[in-house]
Amino acid sequence: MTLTDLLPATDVTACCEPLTRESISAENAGALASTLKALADPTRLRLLSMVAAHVDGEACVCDLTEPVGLSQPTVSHHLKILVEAGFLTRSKRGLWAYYRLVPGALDSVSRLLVTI
Amino acid sequence: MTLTDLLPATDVTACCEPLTRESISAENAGALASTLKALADPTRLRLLSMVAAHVDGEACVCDLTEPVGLSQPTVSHHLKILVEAGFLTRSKRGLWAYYRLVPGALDSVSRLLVTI
DNA sequence: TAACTATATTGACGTTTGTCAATGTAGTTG
DNA sequence: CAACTACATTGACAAACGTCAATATAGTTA
Repeated sequence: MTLTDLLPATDVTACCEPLTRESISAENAGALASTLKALADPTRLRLLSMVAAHVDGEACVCDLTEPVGLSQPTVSHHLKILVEAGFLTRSKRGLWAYYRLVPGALDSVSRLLVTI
Repeated sequence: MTLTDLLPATDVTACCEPLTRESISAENAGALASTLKALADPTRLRLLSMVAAHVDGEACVCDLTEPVGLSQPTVSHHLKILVEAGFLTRSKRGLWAYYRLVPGALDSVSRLLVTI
């Protein structure tokens, strides 16, 4: 009689243990991953921070291009990604395009993260 | 005398307004982006969730491969990324490698996010 | 209308990423 | 020791990404 025969229960549960709750669905994981992907870039995090730090919580592309140290098309590209992900709004006034944080957007991602 | 001459102040502040506070540093943005990059993948979010949902908050690779629907090397690859990012710990016991959530890791990322 | 300005779009290019098949490694079992 | 098991590593490949130069667009000014 081997040790395995003596301890069948513990051996069975040594791998493939049951769940204590439901884990995140594949669809929700995909959606959250897309949202996080928009944030997972140093330039985009800086852009978000710079927009938030501006007076009136608003900034145009010309405010951001120089401090971020990248070309204007690249900055516009990143801003577009942030708008599409729901973190920024864009409103054009005259020649300028003003970007503004979407209130609560970062908070809701933040809250989602801890429920994983 | 043009309108621009009459309203120099408002014209100047139409673009390139000053900051109300410091924005995130390039180094901190890079570090946070690296951390978020580890999370910004649907498979890795599911793996984190599955590990957390297991009894004792612990799971081995064999627990995760089948439900996630990817090859074993791919799952090991994702788990390694999560360990290196500080979200999981790995402890080998016998033939199995057990992964466990790092307490507070998701919370601190979550908190960092709202201070951007 | 013509010149100018701020921003967006396109196309290209090198880099990074996610995945798998094949193979390597450490530990177990007979 | 030899066969087996769970997991990790390597190498390859297609897809996605970040960046820029060039160009297009929309709005302003003279």
